[in-house]
This record gives sequence, C-alpha cells and structure tokens, in this order.
Amino acid sequence: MPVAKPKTLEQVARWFHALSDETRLRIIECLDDGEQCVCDLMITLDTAQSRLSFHLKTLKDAGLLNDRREGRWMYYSLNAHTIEELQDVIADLKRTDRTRKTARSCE
Amino acid sequence: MPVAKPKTLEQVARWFHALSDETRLRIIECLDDGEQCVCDLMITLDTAQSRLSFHLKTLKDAGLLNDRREGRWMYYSLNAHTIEELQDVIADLKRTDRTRKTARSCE
DNA sequence: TGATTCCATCAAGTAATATTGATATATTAT
DNA sequence: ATAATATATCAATATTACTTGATGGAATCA
Repeated sequence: MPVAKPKTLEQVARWFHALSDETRLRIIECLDDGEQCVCDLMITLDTAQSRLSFHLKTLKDAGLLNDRREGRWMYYSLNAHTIEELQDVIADLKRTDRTRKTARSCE
Repeated sequence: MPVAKPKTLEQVARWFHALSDETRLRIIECLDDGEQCVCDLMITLDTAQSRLSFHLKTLKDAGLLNDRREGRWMYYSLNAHTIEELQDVIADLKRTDRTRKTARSCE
C-alpha cells in the first residue's frame, strides 16, 4: 500500500490558495502549453503588468511556477513536481471507501 | 483520448478557495473517515461552533460537502463526485509533455 | 408548555488579498 | 552615457475573508 508523504496542511493550503483565483488559473492554462514570458502573458491575458506580476509572484511563492531570466525577459513555466504532489493530495481524499462508513449515532 | 468536460474557471476557483484554509482541510481530513455530525467535529477540531459552521458552509457552498439532518444533528460528508472532478482538473495540468516546449524567443 | 440541545446566521471587528498607478531596477540598444 | 524595454516592487485603496460573541430557529425532552 503506498502511503502518501506527509505534507503540512499549511503547505497544502498555500497551494490551493494560489489556485483559488481566476486570473491565476488563466495563467496556469497558458503555461500548460509551455513556458511563456511576461510580455506574452500580458497580451494573452489582457492584464495590467503590475497585476500580472503580482499573480505570478503568488504562484511562484507557492511553488507552482518556475522562472528563468533570458536577457530582459522572464520566462515562467509550471512546476511539474508540485503539480504531481497536488495530484497526490487529491488522490488521498478518494482513498476511503466512503459508502461503507456512516457516523455513529449522536444520541 | 479523453477530453475533460469544461468546468468554468469560476467554479474551479471556488473549489480551490474552499480548500485553501487549514481549518477546512482539517475538516476534510476528518470527513475522509466517514460522515460526522457537527458536535463531533467541534470536539475533534477543538473549534468554536460558529467558526466551524462558517467553514462547513464554505465547503458546502463550494459543492465539496453533503449534509443530512437527523433529528437535531447535522451530518456532513465529502461529496465524492466533486472530488473526482477536482482530480480531473489537476490531471489536465499534467497532460502536456512540458519538456518538449519552450517559448518562442521574444526578441 | 417550557427548557434544553444542536446548529445556523448575523453584526462588528480584524486580518488578509487584490487592484491601480507610480517608481525602481536590470538589461539591452544607440 | 542616454534612452528604451521588460519586469518587479511599493504605497494607497478597495475588496474579500475570517473570527468572535450574540441571537434565533428547529428538534427533542421533561
């Protein structure tokens, strides 16, 4: 039986928080096609630069994105490792056979 | 090739927001063992009643929990269907072979 | 009926996040 | 060096979320 590595609730909550915003989900959709520089994301997402920068930082600080400088451009990409960890977290929720158990009665 | 059903970004963001709080993650951990009534969750999580009620509502409104009344007690349980949908969302992020693609150069 | 239990909801206060416009920094071009 | 470009960061404000204590409703008990 594979046992999931322990991840702190704090870390998991941070991941989910990073994913809890539509703009950031749109960023992730874009990056799913491969890495992109900020200038391209600005055009694709039609978003003000400082706003985009804020959301990229939020995603990066949560560990969901990698970045790479090339000249004046910053390229962002998805962090595949974190995404796998997230997948594990959700998979753990499905582990239990929920049909079997009901609560003990409270009376 | 299975193509994921479209889920609105708004809905997905709501799911992730519901999961972005440590208290709510702890609730979900508890419910992973089967349904529980609020009074038991209060004891297990050592949480004030109105606070717990707030977080249960947040999870329920997001579609992550089911509830059921039995006498004076409310029993909450995980919504397995939503969890499967969430799993699909994360799985979609892994779809792409990311090693292949790099951005076109910006110069 | 009145009292009690379980829970939801509300109001007020506080904290955390997001948006906007302005400024700063790094890199490259002239 | 000066100018231009790409991006980050800051400060002010607006918005959203969370916590707490109080109140209210529904179900049960005496």
